[in-house]
Amino acid sequence: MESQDLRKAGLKVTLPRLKVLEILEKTEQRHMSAEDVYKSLLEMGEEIGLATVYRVLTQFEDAGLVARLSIDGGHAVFELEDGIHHDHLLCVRCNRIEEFTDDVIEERQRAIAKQKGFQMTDHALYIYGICTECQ
Amino acid sequence: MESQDLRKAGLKVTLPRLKVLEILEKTEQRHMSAEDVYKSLLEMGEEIGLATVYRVLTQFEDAGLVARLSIDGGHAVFELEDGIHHDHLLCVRCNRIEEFTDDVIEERQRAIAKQKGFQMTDHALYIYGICTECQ
DNA sequence: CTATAAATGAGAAGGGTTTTCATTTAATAT
DNA sequence: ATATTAAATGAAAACCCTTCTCATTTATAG
Repeated sequence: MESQDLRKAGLKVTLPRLKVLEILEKTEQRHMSAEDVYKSLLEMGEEIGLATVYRVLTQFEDAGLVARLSIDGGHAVFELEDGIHHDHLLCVRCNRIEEFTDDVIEERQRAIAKQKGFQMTDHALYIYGICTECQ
Repeated sequence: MESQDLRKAGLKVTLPRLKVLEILEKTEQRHMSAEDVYKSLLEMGEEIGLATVYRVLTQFEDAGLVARLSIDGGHAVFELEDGIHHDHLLCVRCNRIEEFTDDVIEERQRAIAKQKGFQMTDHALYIYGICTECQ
């Protein structure tokens, strides 16, 4: 019951928000741009404006329900937040996105931030390459 | 003599290109946006169009003379390519950018790409935080 | 059930970047 | 040196993704 999540975040339970959540949960892409979400909504017959999709996704991000990936200066993609930090591998040919976690890298990052006197707030690691299918 | 570098890259030696190179070499910022470069040109009395600055920076990137950092969905910044791979720490308050290299992380990245069957072409690691000055 | 603050849709506006196209310039051949 | 030609430039328009504006609608608290 995700209405609870919305209320907890101080957000009214509205149809656009429920539908966006539903799409993020049902998609097998896992990583969707605002445009992707918007099109999926249209496909399921929901006439929700693109501006609303952007607003809702940003609110979800603030609420910790989704994570935003800012890929290489291009458009952002969103993924449902599962609480487990992970980084990304991106196929430069087909745009497939794969996830991974690596404790060694996480640890090194903390050490580097500390050494440089930075209070780390976040980090992002993208490995670009050509995936198995595309080679 | 950087005219050689331009010719080697198949680029004509023109005043805009020489001036942009000069600015990137002289700046103590090291990381400059296209707008930064454009403004520096104006300050030194060179009336070079912003579109040209973008074009030149992109050509320099293709030629391997500069590297482009795509920071968090915002604007791009450019740095003179020194051949030594490094990653970046970014202060979320003052936008200061610091560099670091870490062989352990480099090695782990290669291992992960291999394990996932990716032919790695590039990678980007950004650590966001609050720098010493801003804490 | 009413009041009210929040959410929505549509379109305009925004920021950074790229494109278009006419003009200028560097490099090449004469 | 000069003419030729392909490349580079400037200015403005176009672009893409995203955010804002504002009038209208809707969820929630009283």
